[in-house]
Amino acid sequence: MGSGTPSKQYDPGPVEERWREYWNQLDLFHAGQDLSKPPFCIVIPPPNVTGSLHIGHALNNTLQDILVRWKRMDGYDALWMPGTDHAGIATQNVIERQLHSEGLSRESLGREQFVVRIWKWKQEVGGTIIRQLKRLGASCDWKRERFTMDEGLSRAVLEVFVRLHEDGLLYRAERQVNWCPRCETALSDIEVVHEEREGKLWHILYPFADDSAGGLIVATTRPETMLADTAVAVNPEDERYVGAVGKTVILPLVGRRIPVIADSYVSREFGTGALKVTPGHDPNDYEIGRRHGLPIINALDSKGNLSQKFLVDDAGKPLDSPAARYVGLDRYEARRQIVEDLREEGLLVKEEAYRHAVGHCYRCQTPIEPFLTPQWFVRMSPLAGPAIQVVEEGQVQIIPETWKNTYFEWMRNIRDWCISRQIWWGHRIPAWYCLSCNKDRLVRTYSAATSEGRGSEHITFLPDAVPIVARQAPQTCPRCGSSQIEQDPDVLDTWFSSALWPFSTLGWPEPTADLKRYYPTDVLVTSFDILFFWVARMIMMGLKFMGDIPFRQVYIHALVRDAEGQKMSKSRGNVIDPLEVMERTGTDAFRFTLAAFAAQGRDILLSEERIEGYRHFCNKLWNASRFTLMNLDGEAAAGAPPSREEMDLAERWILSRLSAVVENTRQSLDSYKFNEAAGQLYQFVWHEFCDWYLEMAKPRLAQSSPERQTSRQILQEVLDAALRLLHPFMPFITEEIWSHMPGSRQSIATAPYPKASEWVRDPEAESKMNLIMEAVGGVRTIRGEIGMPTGKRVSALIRAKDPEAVQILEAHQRSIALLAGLEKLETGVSVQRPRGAATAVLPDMEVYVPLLGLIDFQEEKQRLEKEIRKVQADLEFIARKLANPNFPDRAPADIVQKEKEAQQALLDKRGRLEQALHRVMENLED
RNA sequence: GGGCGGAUAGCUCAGUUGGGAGAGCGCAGCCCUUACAAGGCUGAGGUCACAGGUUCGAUCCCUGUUCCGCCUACCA
Repeated sequence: MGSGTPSKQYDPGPVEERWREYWNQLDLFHAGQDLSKPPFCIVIPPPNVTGSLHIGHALNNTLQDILVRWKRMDGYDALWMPGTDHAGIATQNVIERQLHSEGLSRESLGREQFVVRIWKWKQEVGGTIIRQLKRLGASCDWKRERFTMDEGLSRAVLEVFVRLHEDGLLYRAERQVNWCPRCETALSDIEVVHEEREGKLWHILYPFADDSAGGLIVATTRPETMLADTAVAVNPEDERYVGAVGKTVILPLVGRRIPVIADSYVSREFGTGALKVTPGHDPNDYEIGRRHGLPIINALDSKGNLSQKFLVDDAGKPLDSPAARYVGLDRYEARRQIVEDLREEGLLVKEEAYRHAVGHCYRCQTPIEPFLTPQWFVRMSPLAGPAIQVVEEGQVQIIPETWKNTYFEWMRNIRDWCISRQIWWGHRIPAWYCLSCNKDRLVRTYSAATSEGRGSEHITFLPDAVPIVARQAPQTCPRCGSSQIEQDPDVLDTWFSSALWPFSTLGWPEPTADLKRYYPTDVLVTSFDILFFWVARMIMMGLKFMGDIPFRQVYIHALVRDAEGQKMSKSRGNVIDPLEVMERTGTDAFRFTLAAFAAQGRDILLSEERIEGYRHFCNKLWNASRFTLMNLDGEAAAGAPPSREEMDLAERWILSRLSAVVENTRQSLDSYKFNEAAGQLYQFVWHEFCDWYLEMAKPRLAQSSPERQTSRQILQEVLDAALRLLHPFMPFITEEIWSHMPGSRQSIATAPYPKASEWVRDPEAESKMNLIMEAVGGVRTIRGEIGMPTGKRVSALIRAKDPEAVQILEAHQRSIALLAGLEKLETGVSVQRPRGAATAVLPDMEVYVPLLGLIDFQEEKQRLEKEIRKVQADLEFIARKLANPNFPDRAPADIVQKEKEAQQALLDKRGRLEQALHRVMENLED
């Protein structure tokens, strides 16, 4: 910029490229280089290694970057710990899709090769999101980048698992868990997304087994599960069914005899009041089954297809049934077939539309199946207690506070966490089984050799198998000495490792210097949708294993939606691709937009047009800087800082405003009000610095001006401060401009963040300046309203309220004339309005612009009348208020005083407007 | 079913010790003014969702209603 002709338009592309490179080379964001500084630490919410940057990441990381850059400039040893997580199910799905397209499967590859393949893929593609974060300008400490499957983090996972087990907080048990038949794994409760769906409620007749006529009619939304029914239940208080309890019914299609039982769980109001009981496929039915000792039939296999296990009689003996034809069908195909068959047999009594919530896999949207399998669980309530307490007591502060309720609600009703996953990508559970000790507690299955791979043996350990949990694989069984030992095939929930992130990334379980220095971290920035998944679990694990909270504050930001308020999703096709936006409008404009919209407690509705406005802001800043640099002409404005006496009004004013905006910005950032901070800076740069200060500085900057040097100093000082204030929001453009500022050093990223005390608040300058702005505004309004060409010079007269105002106006005649486009200005307390002039009535003055022959006085008359009406309305309102005897009695004195003054001012204004109107009438009469 | 949030200019949104509401975009008018037309100046545009209550005074606090989001939940 310093050499050649700088472009009038800011071109972000090459600039961003260059600075990214530069920051990287300088290691500017590497923490721990100066231990004398106080530490400040944020850990990134690790994005999925499979992921690519979406708008939510962009917001989340922009806000973190603002905080980190701010703190770094403000003298902290700022560590922003980056990394990714291995996203077990999601990543496995990606690779499986790849294999599928190659005509392969993970089974044909085998576990070991499959995992090798994922690692290879991770090395090649897994860096995408990290590159994109760098593109966004994220000032992470990239040298410290971690991955949840790293050796170190894996050690942390192992250690935590073993210790939890030692402390009795882990157990393995057979429970009905949420099962995704597509991913073929268990999920935790919060990984199930409930969605309302249009379904059907089918009423089915189960005939009595004895010869008596009729039977019971049950209602169900899932007729295919009837194959696994082991009872029909009614409410014990239900008079309709008193005779039925104890009887037996014949399960249609299957032919199994099942009992009618009484259980108070059954609602008399719902459906027919009779409930088919399927302990194998419904959590409530499972409980009923336990209460009544009912057999449990698992009619589905892990893929959601019908197995043959339902072909049993009431004694559990194989049953020869026509229902055998359903074996092998997919659960929905089976449903369709069964409904059809029931209808044919005349057992389908009714079919009605019914809307109900269905659980879906959050990874693949497949409807969840309640599925009875042995799984590992973490006992949560002992961990939840302390985690609730630290939030209650404010050791961990949740911002905005409203999310505390959500947190408490979940934590107080927390259920045990199913952490085992039946997939291959992830941390293998450190539990082993002795094949000899458990020989009666395992099931061996064999898959046949196929064209695509060898056959293999699969061993499933039954719920009562005895595990050996250890940090290292045992060579022999500690009980029987056998070396026939097999590791648990399951891996851990990805969130299990994420829960350790704030300390595992810092080196735990080793007592590292980083851990000592940066833990607890200062703030976690995230969105509410992972409050349970991640935030709550980090607090629990931090307290358990570090004995301390993982972070002092949690800032929960909004969710980004599209302009219609819809959640952005690929299927809706309404995603805004942040990379595309950055490409087109520049990263800084995009970041500034996100910050400006990040008001607390509300979602962000983003559309691309809104980013445009902030692109313009970048350009404005660019051009103001161009102007400044042109005037500095490559040399630092030398000399001692100008004294107050050397400065003119505009200079004192802009420094006073700067001091105010610094203070406000800091306050806003301190309380995570990013939108306020962005708004204040925008207002300051555009509407104070550019609109007023720069315009008033122009004459003083002229080559011939004796004040030129002072002006240059102030100009440089203010722009420099503004750039530093803006840097956390707009790192690239500020770095670019700053680098061209005379005397700038290494990088603006390490320049000090401005402090309000560096400049003085100058109320006198501010109030005098307001007078100037009032005068200029008055002339401009008249010009604007009568549509006078901007270039046309006119003269103006100002009658000021008091001599002091006259003095100020006269002292700044030159500025006023320049800004208002005047060739002549006359000021005084008793200036008379010339004939044929338009009038602006202002609080401290009246402005007259003689326009004889230029103005339609009829219009001027209407304008004045309109304003009188406005003033009149205000006066009536205020008069009513003052007329209320209670008002002066009960309202605070200063408020009453203020109202009285306002009334006086309005009366005064009305009088002056009426006079102006009166004179216009005279013109009309001429 | 339970809980949380929202309703303010044409659009998107700000607005805390309660004292007659602001911004950006859009719109209209005038201007290529030597940093910037991605610009400058000016203007129009509001029953602060509705109904009550508290108060001298309510966009703001309380209650209810309507509409819209979201979270959560084992009546099939």
